[in-house]
Amino acid sequence: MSRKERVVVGMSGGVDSSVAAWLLREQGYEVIGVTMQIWQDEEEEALEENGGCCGLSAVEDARRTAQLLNIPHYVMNFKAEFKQSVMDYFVAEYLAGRTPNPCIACNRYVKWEALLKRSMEIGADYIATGHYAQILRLENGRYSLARSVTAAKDQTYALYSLTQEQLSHTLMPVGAYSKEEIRKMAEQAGLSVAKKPDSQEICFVPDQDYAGFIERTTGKPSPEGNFVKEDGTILGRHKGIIHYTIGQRRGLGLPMGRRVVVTEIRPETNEVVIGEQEDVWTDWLLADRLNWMSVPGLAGEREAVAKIRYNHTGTPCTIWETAPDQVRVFFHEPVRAVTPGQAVVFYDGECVLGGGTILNAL
RNA sequence: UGGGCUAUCGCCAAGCGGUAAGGCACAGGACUUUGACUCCUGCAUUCGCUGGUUCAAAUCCAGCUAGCCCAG
Repeated sequence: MSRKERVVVGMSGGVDSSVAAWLLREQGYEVIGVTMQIWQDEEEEALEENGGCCGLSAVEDARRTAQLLNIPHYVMNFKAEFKQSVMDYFVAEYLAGRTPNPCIACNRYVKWEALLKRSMEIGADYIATGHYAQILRLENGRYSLARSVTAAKDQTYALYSLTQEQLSHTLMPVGAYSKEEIRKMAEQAGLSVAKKPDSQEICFVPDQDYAGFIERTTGKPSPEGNFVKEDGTILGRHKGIIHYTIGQRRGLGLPMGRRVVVTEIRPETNEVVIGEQEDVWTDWLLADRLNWMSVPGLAGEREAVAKIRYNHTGTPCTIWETAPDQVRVFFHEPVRAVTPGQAVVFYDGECVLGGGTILNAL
């Protein structure tokens, strides 16, 4: 008789990962709960009140849940990895005039590189998370992610960078349910976190002042500069390029009489370009740092649906490989605010085809 | 120091005797495991100042102040 398969569940202390642990235990796995310590200290943690994916009384809630489920629970320190791969990357990207997605970096480097590696070291067969996505084994033998059964709560976008190796050792049990069902299960299982609010915002910036976080990290304020029109005409002063992103219209302080938006960020000259709403719609983009999921690679041209940000329903497009590790994308409908630094994720039906990092709009 | 014009919320701007539109900006909230976007709500008891006419004025009159334009 073969032993139970061992799975390490990344327990954030939230509803989703708690139910994931519960589901896996019900399914007969040997479950080990692990809470990753990534950015906060235990003491600071005690001061936090709200729920979150990556912190905020995480350890305590996770420990309580593990106790209730009667599974072992460990805290693993990933602060170094998180600082380097997520926080430092986040700061560097903003300083370079791009807009990072820290959740994607965290998933890739911390959750699936560091946590998976350490889990394997303690004899686990899989790691599991509370993500709303479903792992599939396709007919071509490859693994891919399919959107969660709840279209409204789909997290595949933030997981496009997972490799075949990582996917083959990953379980996402909550992807088969809707958020409502998950909460109901949490309640039925008697989990105290059943009603914990969904996480949001950037976990390591609890006060939501990400620009302030960057300035505290670098130790110096982001230099002010000019808001300019495409032709260079000066329109006013900005608070520092880290405060802006493509398509942004609020917080500009420019009483232009109409809604104007950021169309470009020029780190070389420390300028923020302002344009009209329509200027920010495009139908071409260039992306690199690709990861293919449902296919081994892009052979020539292909049709897909692409999401250019987490909250984007997706737009039909055509993709071409224009250079090694680089694709050009044509959208069949214009998309708003293609932003360098954000990810573009391609879908083939319900499956993640692959994705990459947006270089720029064309 | 002759003539003309204009002064309404931070910016722009309706109003033309009947008791202060709107846009932008801004603030708060909703949404959201990124930044944004989007949506909702709020935002001048007061109209450069001082008097006057009128039942009633931001709206008419006078003076003052400020800015602009033309002429010198």
